[in-house]
Amino acid sequence: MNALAQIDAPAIDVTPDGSDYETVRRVIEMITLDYRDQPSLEAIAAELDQSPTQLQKVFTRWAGLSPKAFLQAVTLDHAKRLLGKEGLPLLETSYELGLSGPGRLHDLFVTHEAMSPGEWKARGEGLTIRYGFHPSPFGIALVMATDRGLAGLAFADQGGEKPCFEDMARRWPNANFVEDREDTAHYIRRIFDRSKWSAEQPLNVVLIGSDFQIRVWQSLLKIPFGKAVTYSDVARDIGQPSASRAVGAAIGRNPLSFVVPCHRALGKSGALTGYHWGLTRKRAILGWEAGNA
DNA sequence: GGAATCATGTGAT
DNA sequence: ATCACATGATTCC
Repeated sequence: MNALAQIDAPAIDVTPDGSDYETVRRVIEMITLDYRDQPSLEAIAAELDQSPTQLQKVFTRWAGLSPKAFLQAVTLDHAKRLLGKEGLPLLETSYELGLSGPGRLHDLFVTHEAMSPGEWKARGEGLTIRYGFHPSPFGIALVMATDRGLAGLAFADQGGEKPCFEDMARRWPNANFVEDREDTAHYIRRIFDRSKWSAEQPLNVVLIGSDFQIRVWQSLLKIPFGKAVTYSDVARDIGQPSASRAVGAAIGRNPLSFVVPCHRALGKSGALTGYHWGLTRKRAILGWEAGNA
């Protein structure tokens, strides 16, 4: 492999400015918004000022699934299937199954270290966090990293960079933030390219959060690609079966969207109950995983 | 079926 | 202390 191929080998074929996701986002939004009178592909295309065939092509290239198949992939029915089959025993078994080394995870090769309680209480004091915005398959991504590894990954829609940054920065109010797109670009290339999730070069991640939050996030990391669990599954997995609601709150504060797969947590009914970066994005990620499993 | 209600653990104020 | 939650089970219409 030559150096050039290494630089631009995106896992997902996206337009450089991320406008593909913007198109996809609006399609998903339109379909799910008024699913009662399921708009036809023609109607959606007309709304977006595109030809149906063009739209179909863009969408399929992005998701690996036709719009129709995609929609089926994010229905209740399908979600239940994700939960059902190996859903329940999954969390218990994957410990022995996938955890060959300390902190090495099943499907995503991530080494994670948690901050000590003292460091957590300092709210980022003395920590330098480098950040940068980059186009991603799911909109504009905000990457935050310390020299110990990736600390945050957030999504924003076009124009929403500022509130997005503030939302993230609030989590570690005492940290020192420096913009460094060059450094963070290195992360973004690997995060969305599955071929770079390997045992040889695991992604280094720092979990900054309370003890309870970290236990919840670690549990999330055990969910394989394209599978899903319920909030109560996670509660059981961390040994506090009645804390499903607290688990929901902790998942909601996950600073590492996508890397820590909080999108794979669903309500018991299979319904997508919430997502910090918008339900549409949760659908998009879930559907994309369905098309790339 | 769905609205209302309750038990519940955690973290922020 | 009190409050808001990305829950889930139960109990009413």
